[in-house]
Amino acid sequence: MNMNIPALNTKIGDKCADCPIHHRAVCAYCEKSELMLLETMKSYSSYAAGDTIIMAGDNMKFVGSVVTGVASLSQTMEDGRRQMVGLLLPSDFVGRPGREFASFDVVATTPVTLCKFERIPFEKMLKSTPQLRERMLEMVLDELDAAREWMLLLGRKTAREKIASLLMIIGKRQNSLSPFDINTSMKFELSLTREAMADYLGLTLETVSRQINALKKDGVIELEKKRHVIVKNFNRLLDETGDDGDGGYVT
Amino acid sequence: MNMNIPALNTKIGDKCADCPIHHRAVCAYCEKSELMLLETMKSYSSYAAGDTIIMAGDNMKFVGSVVTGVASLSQTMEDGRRQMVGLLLPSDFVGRPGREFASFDVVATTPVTLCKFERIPFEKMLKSTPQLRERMLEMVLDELDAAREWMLLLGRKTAREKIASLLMIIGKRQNSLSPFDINTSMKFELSLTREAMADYLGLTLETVSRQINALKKDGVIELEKKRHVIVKNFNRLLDETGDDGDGGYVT
DNA sequence: CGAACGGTTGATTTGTATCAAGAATCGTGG
DNA sequence: CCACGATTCTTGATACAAATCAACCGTTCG
Repeated sequence: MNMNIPALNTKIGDKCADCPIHHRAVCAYCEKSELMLLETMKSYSSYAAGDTIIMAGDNMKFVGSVVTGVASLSQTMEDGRRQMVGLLLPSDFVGRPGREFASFDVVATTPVTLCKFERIPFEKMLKSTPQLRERMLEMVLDELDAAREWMLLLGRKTAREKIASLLMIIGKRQNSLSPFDINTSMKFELSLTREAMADYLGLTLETVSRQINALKKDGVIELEKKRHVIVKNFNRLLDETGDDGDGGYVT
Repeated sequence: MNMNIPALNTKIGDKCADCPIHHRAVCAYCEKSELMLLETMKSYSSYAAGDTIIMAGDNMKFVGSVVTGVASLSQTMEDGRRQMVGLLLPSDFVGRPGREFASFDVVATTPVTLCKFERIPFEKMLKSTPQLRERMLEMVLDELDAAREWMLLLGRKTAREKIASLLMIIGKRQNSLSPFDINTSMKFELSLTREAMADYLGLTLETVSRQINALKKDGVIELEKKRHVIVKNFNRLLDETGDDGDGGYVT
């Protein structure tokens, strides 16, 4: 629908050292000299909500990190059925080194700032920089685990459990909760439309709407303005996910 | 159900150089001296069909490669719902370096031979051997792509499309077809029970049985002895998957 | 032989999709 | 600031694909 906006080069502060996601992104283990090398190949771009950042099949000229905002990774079938396969939050990596053409669409869900690295130089650096490769491997392994949790959700959970799980993941990550801060209450902004949630969960938007309202009616969650969620009883929501509590996604 | 069988140390030929999966496994890029180092930490184990190789929560004393046979990676919910999240074929890697406890169950679907590496020495070697880490990263990235294709299948495909996709994947991989050998016919052994297929596809075994027989009745596939599949018209099967043909899994 | 397992097939139920209409919210320009 | 059109969301009625429940068949194996 939307094309890339010319990409106003925002300055988050061009120094990697000042970067808000520095300690969690691919570059987390890099030393000063390596960060300086990264700075030579990097640039920032901003995208408006709804912009397509990368289209499946595109020749990838860059890879990068999400600095602010939320983007989604998704796949579309010829007849329009769509499945989200990744939710990209700040510090998440975008693109696949060693691959020339993109396999998935990347779309900005909210306004997004991306820290981009030219792909070829980045790949070279990846080869020669153990710190970078180590972090990369770690991140990919985490993503793989997350993808596998997601497969359980898609294949076996009910609509209600899917919604509860999604709220759980977004809530936990936005509040940076560890799996043991269980008795807290939490609030968070659900920066996805019902349709985006449906694409994520393998449901229709109507079912998403109904199940969210059912959880609300049952007192599991409270809503302000459709997108702002309040969870008074964390454990109550956890029960609804069908998980056994220890599980998965903390990050 | 089954426990590990004492693990008869089979000799596939203790030399890595003679190993049938040597060119595709984690060790693919290793040089002679590195292979020799690997040999110091490796051992072979065999498992009977149905054996649990690793249980979720186990303390991982080893990682390794599937040498022969088929194993599955799966997750089970408290109430027994199960979802397979990976199919491990010869040359696939088992275990996650950098993780002490297993997140998923690994079960032998057919008799399996595993080439095991002690985890701690292997992790050390991973840190110090770029060749090994590079291959590891490549393999994990491929798995991640496969997991994401699988998410589309689980979230959005119909039962019939799911079955067709599974047949496609197993057939392609067993026949080592590239995405362009499209007009060939192929035969292959389906080494999964209907139940295992159901767990893989997020279906019930009854639905799997019905859909396989429907594909047979419609002339898309032929069956010999329930598990041996013949695909005369590759494109016909491809159409049934809902994919656009270029897609995914070749390997 | 009988038990256990894997597979098929039928009848029925059910969760979610689909179709449809309308309400709430947002953004934009007059 | 209000009016508008466009999104986004909700809610209801209905349809349908797959799950569930159930019976039965064929093999294998102790």
